Amino acid sequence: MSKLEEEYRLDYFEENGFHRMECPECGDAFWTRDGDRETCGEPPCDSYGFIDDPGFDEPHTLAEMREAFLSFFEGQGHERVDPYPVAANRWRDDVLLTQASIYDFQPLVTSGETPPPANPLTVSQPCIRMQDIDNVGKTGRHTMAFEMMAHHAFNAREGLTEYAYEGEVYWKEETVGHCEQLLDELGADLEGVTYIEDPWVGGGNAGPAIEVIYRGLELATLVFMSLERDPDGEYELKDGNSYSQMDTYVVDTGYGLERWTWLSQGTPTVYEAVYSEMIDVLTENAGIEHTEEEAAVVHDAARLAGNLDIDDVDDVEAARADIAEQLGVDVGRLRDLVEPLESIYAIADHSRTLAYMLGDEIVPSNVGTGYLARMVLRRLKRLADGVGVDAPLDELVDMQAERLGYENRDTIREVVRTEVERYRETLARGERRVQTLAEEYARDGDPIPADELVELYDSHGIQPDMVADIAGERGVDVTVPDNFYALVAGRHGGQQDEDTADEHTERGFDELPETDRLYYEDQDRMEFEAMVLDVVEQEVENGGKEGESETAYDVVLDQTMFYPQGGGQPADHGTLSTDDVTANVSDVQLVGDVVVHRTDTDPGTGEFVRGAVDRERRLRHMRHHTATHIVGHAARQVLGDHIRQAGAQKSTDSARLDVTHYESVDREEITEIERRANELVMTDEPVTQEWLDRNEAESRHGFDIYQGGIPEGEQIRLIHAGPDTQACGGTHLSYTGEIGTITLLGTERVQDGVVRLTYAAGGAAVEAVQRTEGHLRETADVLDVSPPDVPETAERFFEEWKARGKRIDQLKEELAQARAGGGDGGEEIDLNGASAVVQRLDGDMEQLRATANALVEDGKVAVVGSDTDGAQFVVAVPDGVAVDAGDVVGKLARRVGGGGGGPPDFAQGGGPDGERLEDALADAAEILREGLEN
RNA sequence: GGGCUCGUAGAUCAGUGGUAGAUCAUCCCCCUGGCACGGGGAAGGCCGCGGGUUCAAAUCCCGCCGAGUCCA
Repeated sequence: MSKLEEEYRLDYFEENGFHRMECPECGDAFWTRDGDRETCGEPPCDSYGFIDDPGFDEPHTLAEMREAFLSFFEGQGHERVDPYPVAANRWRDDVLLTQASIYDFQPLVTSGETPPPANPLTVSQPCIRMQDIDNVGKTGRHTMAFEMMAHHAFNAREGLTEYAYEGEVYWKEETVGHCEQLLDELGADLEGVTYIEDPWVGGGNAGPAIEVIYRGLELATLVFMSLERDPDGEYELKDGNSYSQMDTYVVDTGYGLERWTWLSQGTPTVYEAVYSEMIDVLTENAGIEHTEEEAAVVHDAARLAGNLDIDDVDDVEAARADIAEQLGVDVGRLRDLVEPLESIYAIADHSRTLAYMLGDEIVPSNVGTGYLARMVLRRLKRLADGVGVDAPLDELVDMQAERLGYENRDTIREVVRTEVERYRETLARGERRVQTLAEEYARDGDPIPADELVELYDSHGIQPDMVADIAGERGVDVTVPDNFYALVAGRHGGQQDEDTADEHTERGFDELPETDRLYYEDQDRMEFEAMVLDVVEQEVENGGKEGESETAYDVVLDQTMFYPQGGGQPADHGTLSTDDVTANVSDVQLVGDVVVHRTDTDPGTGEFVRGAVDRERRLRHMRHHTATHIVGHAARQVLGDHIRQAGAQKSTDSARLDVTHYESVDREEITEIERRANELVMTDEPVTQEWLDRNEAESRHGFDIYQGGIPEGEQIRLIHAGPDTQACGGTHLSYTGEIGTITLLGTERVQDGVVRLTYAAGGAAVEAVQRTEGHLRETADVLDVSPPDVPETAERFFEEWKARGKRIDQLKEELAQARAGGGDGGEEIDLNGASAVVQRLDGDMEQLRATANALVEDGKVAVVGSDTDGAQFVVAVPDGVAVDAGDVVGKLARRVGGGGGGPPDFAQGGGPDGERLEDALADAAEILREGLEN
């Protein structure tokens, strides 16, 4: 710790007469201009000092405060950059949502691989923290959606040139200086500001950090990211690990826009500062009215709560009684006054969260960010219903979307409406389910047990309190166990399996020079010459026979035309030839910067080879790849801007593109996508590639270029296919016309929120159409009609087939009646007054049943047997005759090597030995009499 | 990506190895001056698809397709 303490001894503090103090309450070390100050300034050591007494000169709205911040830092030499989407998984795969401004620059910029879009820069980054979802509305200061205003500077140690930025922009002194100056300009009393030493640790990195506190409110955190995990490191931090200095060091600040706005207005809660218009609308809609006295109670309660150390909902509940006592009101009355407002606050915040999510084109689904969006929406719906807000949710979300300046508001509303409807259906389904379950338990007078509750929630999404409501109406008890969610979690098994680390066999290609990739220079050429730099012999498992292996060779060249597998495009095949040997290339992979060709023959290290790529295969891949961009573009036009690639795969025969969409694609839309895609083929647009600086590409074309993933490096390759632009490493045609034609083969919903489009291009399209036509023609031949008549004929045949089935059933019934009545060959036996008929008739089970039933109707015991594909029996007994049909069938069936059974009045059975049927039937009379005696 | 649940008449659902059912909706008849209700009757099923086990599968097992839900 002592080493890190040094990190906070800034010249800035020294020069401006700061004192380093230790808070007697919490023990934290902090810096202040006020030599008489004792406590650190943060609750619970101090309390809010800005409610009803704003901390800045002027009240600011969110927009005003954001602008004040950004323009201040522009004035300090920072470049203003546009915020990134809240869907962080659009540029990184380790997180779902953006939770801090630094997320924008991880991991490539902070590690020094990629330059930042500007240096230094300032940004106000929308963030969503789902972990605060329970606190929203209740604690007075937590919001799930917020903007983190920030300024960042990316530094690298002097003289190091291997990073994408070089030297120091600024570090701790300037950072603290900027903060003070900003506070000063807004009218804060600098004597009242404290800077708490609070080292930061997270995600393998760490560094000294300072919390900036003013009037009890944490306004900013200034993080100086400069350490990385290192077992031999000299710094030991609060997580118990050791850390050492990094080559890059980054100023990572976070200023909470909502808190600054709140402080400037001095409202009792942050929500009233941030969502004031919406709160007005909602309270009116829900019909919440307060007398002056009630309003005063609410106001004072919020102010008092602000003085407490409230970190989550539990604290709020605990504090409620205290606050009620201080205000001299009944705790129940206070709760009745405050709880509806808490819901209103939460509704406003949930609406804004959804506006960010849907505005940034997250599509609700059962996976990933889509699932989070769905959760927020359902919670919003419950909150609104609970407090009596009857405004359509899409209007509430739209209010926020409008304020946040989103342009895709129509889609947002459509998505919300679709989701609300879907939720309504889920609830209706759940309600029915709980009702039947409740009635079941009501019969026995039992309460609904906990495992049923867990099942209802886990498999059907029904909240326990909803179960309690519905069951309560039927007088059925429900006790929700305290550890309910733990029980749910328990069902999901223990630890998730460690992902089996891709054993990338280090084949030692690292020391080889980067392969010159010719396929980018001329995507039409398929032949080239190259020198063999290295050949590694590999033993490869023979796919055909177990245990057998073959020798293969991994060939590295100085340059190549062969395209390695990547971006959903399979590897090229072809040959590498010397004067002596020809090696077949069956696979091509990119290992680091080196292209590795898998061959069946060793061409010889140091040899010159002529390479020839399988032209037809490559062309088919290229057609499908360019077609993929075209189809994606057409899908976006037809379905909406939220369409994003969720995966793609090309082959020689077809290609598929998974896109995000909130409902299934109907026939009409498919036809329209196909039409537009082919239009782009017919207009023969040029397809061009362009290498651009990453930041420039992003600023010119937006994040939508990253449809197929985020490429590494400073320069990225853009493919312009007509109106469509994407970052892409694949090989493409020169003109869209070369695709020839695109035919959509089908769509399927691959998961909730993701639709798969399958299509074929060029020759593959022609083949696909020919195949389908072949199916149609064959069908037409079978039906003996011409293709246009197939649908009508098929329908007619199907109807006729069903009608005939019914007619046959009817006839069988009649036949059974006739047989039973006519006594054609049936042997009649007397059973102490009752009579039995033993009859053989070779029909199916249905006929046996019908005949037996007919006999029973005449008051006779029926034993009927048949030999069609094995022996079968049916035994039926009328009421009042003491014969057990199951028993009789069992005995008969054993005689033909099988078994059987059933209820006492009707049983069936059979066995494989059909030739012994007659013997068995001959024994039937005896068996029946035996049964009667018992 | 993983777990769980569900696919049966137009709709909602029973049916856990032995003759496919209920309620609502539909159609016909009765009751009524007419309507609501009520009463009687009829029609409506590749029990999601494909394999397997069994004398016998809506039912058990496997695979696929579809819907839903929880978790990361």
